[in-house]
Amino acid sequence: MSVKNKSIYAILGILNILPSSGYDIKKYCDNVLSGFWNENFGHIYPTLKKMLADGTIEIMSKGKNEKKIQYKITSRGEQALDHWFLEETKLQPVRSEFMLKLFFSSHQPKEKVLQMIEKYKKVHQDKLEKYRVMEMDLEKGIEDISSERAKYIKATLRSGILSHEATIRWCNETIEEIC
Amino acid sequence: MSVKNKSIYAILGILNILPSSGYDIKKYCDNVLSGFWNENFGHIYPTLKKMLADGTIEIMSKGKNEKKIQYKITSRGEQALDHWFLEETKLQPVRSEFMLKLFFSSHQPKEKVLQMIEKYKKVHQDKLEKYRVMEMDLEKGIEDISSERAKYIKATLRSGILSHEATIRWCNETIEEIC
DNA sequence: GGTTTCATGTAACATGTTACATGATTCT
DNA sequence: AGAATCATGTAACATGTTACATGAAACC
Repeated sequence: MSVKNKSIYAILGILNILPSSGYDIKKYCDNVLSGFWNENFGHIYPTLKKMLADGTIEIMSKGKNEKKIQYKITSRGEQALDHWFLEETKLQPVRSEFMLKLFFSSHQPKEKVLQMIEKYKKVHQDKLEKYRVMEMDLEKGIEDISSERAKYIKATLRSGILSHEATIRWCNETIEEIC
Repeated sequence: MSVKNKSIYAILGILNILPSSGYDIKKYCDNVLSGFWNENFGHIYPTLKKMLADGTIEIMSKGKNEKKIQYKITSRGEQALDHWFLEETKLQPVRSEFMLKLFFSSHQPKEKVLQMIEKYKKVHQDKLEKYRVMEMDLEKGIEDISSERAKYIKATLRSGILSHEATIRWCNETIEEIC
């Protein structure tokens, strides 16, 4: 099994909650994990095939009217998932094109730079807004989820909120500095 | 020219400050840009060749005792750089393996999760410490750099500081919540 | 009847990382 | 003399993204 393809763990984690199709997995990534994880079809489908071959997932027998292919986690997959939790988590190298631009922008007209920062701020304000909505939705729907799971979901949401708030503060501070 | 390879702009930005060799560029990335950008040799050298072919950089005539190949930016490279500043900056999709683990960790023993967060906190504290040192170094060495450049360098440092501080606050909050 | 969403997949392309190879120079 | 750093580069591998192809079903 590949050493670095972390997508398999995202998929195992999702299937560990609920058997799903490739399409469902993509939706889950887009709707729920989007703050810290992303996948695309061109990656999901080949990965599912690999995982089938590895025996970490298997195809569920379809009902009569079922058209989609649903996968579920195997006990081998559960083991792989458990093992992953104990592994060290390395931070992936950061790459912020925005910061790269800013770093090199001393020859650019000040207004352009300020515009760029304002835009960046707007993007983060919008994301923050979405996180806040998600946090409220979680509070509302909390009965449907075990309190243990809710705790961890909330923690990832809080992470997004604190990080976007910090970014917005940085934008304000930096706009001041540059003016 | 490739649409997405942003490394060329990192390289152009560096050469726009000072003609450098591939090795110098790598060092600059490691020492100065590391908070928001990274490059490796396996990427830099082929990219330099491509850029030579594109005409955005050129080889400087070597002095007698010079062994390293120094590149400098051409006027075409300057244009490419200027053009890049006006382009829209898209945020790159996030991928945090740490958050992915946390999200799925409701079946894991609480102590393991807490340990994982403590470790994460430690990593960010260490990085924060480094940023603070870099900030002080910048204050000290500020005469060597134009005040315009210093402003932008400082802004990127502040971004690292605020973001690590936010992460540490999140760790403390989350440790409380989980206990 | 037309648009959107569901659903699966491949091929081409682009990007990024690691390991290896080589040899000079500088430091201890 | 040996270790560390300087310096350039390639090959293999791994990963990730986009565009394309196809067709059914649900919605308006």
